[in-house]
Amino acid sequence: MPEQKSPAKGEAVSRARIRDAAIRLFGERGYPVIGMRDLSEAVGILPGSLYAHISSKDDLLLDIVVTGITAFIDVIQPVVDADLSPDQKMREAIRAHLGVLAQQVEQTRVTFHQWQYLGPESRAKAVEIRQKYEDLFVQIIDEGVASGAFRDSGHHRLPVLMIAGILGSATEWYRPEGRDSAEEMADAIVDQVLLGLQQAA
Amino acid sequence: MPEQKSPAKGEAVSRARIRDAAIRLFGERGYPVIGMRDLSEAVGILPGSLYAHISSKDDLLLDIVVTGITAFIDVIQPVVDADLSPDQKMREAIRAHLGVLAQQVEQTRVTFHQWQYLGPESRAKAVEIRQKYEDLFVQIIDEGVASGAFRDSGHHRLPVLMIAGILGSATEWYRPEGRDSAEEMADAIVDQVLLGLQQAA
DNA sequence: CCTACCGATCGGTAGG
DNA sequence: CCTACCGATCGGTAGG
Repeated sequence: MPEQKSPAKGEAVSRARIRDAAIRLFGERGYPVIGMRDLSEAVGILPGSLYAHISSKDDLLLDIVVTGITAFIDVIQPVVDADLSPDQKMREAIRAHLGVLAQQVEQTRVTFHQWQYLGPESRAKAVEIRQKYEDLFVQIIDEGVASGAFRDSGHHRLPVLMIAGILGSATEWYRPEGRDSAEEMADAIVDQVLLGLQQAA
Repeated sequence: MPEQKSPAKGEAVSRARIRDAAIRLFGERGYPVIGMRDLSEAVGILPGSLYAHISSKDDLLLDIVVTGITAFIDVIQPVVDADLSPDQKMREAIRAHLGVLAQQVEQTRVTFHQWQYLGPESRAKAVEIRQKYEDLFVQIIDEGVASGAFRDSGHHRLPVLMIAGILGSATEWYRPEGRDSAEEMADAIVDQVLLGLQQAA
């Protein structure tokens, strides 16, 4: 229940509480426009006191981004390793992605759209782990192209970039409280990715 | 040739020159982290002097966003109005989009990813015109579903969000100097959108 | 387009 | 986790 806005009296201000507040604020208004004072108000301490729990604003963002993307890798890697056909893998990978997204919409927004504000060193780490995430989809597509299950577009990485584009944008329009469940949403995306828009002749 | 970084001596600092510099800086590093001092250095005047040409930072961003998205509407609207089949319209619309993107990658990056930093009033204007852009694709898809050319996903707006997601992400990975021309890129995207990944049986 | 400047806010720290 | 504070930078303005 990290949703509360004001500090819970008597509950210690932990690093985790600061992280949760930061996820919400960064996600809603963007990392650069959130000041340490906004953050300290949200958790109910004074600005300088934040530094008893975190080492810097940049470090806080890196933490959010790394744990955010790791959650996706943790659920998609098993799908890639499973004994499934390429199109089944793609289906399950997208379902797994949407499942994690539903659990952490706000963190995913920060993870996918705010890492550009990391300092050079933190940014390098974020890019590396993000690459691992993308590689999972590259593997699935390569398998599919090799087996003949997927069309060979002639562009090695482009299909992955498009799928990542869809999933990344889903972060902006998916609403956990909306009419469609994560499962329905995932199936609609899978159909678009695998079958395309056109009616089969 | 708005690519130069240092001020061209003797050339007047026009509003257009400031806009071009802003597009580059906002696109590379993000609107909130660019100061008016960065901007004034880029065009070769002192910070306060910028206000002889623009009324505010927010107004400058709004200008960039509105002209940026208008460029897309201007080329896609004729496609929607043309006498073409839905899949041909989709193909031509995506081609037209990529054509504009190729001409103004940096401005498109700002247009699609930084409008969230606009103040409330400017933001409302940006959302409105962005809606017009999305509606063009909604029209094409509705036509296609009505004629039976496209699958009916059961989700009215979702296909558009996915296509917009792909095109929006293209802004991040498309490089005008890259191997693939805008035309090739567009065709690969069209195939993905219309046919999907799966090999026809 | 410059000079000279405004009040506000920034991330972060020393020393408890 | 507070007190008290640092130097730097922010968007913007008055009056030429």
